[in-house]
Amino acid sequence: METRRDVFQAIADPTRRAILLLLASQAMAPNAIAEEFHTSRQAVSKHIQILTECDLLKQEQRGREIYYHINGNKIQEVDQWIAQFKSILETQFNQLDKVLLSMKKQNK
Amino acid sequence: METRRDVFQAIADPTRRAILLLLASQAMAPNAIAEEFHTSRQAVSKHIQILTECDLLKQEQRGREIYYHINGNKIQEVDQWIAQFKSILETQFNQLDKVLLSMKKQNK
DNA sequence: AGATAATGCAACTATCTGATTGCGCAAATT
DNA sequence: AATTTGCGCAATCAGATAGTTGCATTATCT
Repeated sequence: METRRDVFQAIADPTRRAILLLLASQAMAPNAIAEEFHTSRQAVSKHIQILTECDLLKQEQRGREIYYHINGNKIQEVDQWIAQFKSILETQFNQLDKVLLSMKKQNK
Repeated sequence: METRRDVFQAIADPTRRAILLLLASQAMAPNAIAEEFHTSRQAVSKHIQILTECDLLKQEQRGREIYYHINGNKIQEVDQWIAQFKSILETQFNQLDKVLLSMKKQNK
């Protein structure tokens, strides 16, 4: 379990994505989170641990409860990858436009 | 290997993300793709298979070569999840704004 | 037609992953 | 002070995953 954690690997699991969406609207403690799912508390706890390890979640201790909330900045890593990807694709489309345009000209 | 494939799981692997970025700028055949990485042809071929299984890649046979290119639509699945996520977060911030605003009013 | 090149596919293996079980510790409740 | 509650941590296990090796298939080249 001491594997290097990565945001992309973290969101690969559907339960973890659900946890992230759940915590997006409010900070929650592990027990409360676990009640939202059909898995055990320990299973959810492990997911939380993984999400925390890669900085997607932050802890906040309140008495004996630990509230977890989203670290929005970290999600940007995924967002940026997608953006980079889309940027390259769009460049492609633009070049395609140029090709189509030059073909039109040739036909004249 | 007959597990259900999922876009999020597909992009969890760094090599697969690299393949996607590589193919974003141009369609390529497996051998050419493999030359860009330090892994074997078969390993890359497996990644391509996984990416194809979940519709991130499309095949195009040209003679004995098979060119793979990106299916842009599928990337949107990830993009949409991120968008949904950000939307919820922004709603939170807006609500926070409201709270701060009402606190200001109370102080008057 | 025979050799070579480009791939896919199947078997096998080491490692990783998600889930369960059991334990221990600190905070809150009685 | 004793009990309960909320939680993390370690061990364990079945299933998944990435990579290697070897072989079969089809297209191109000589």
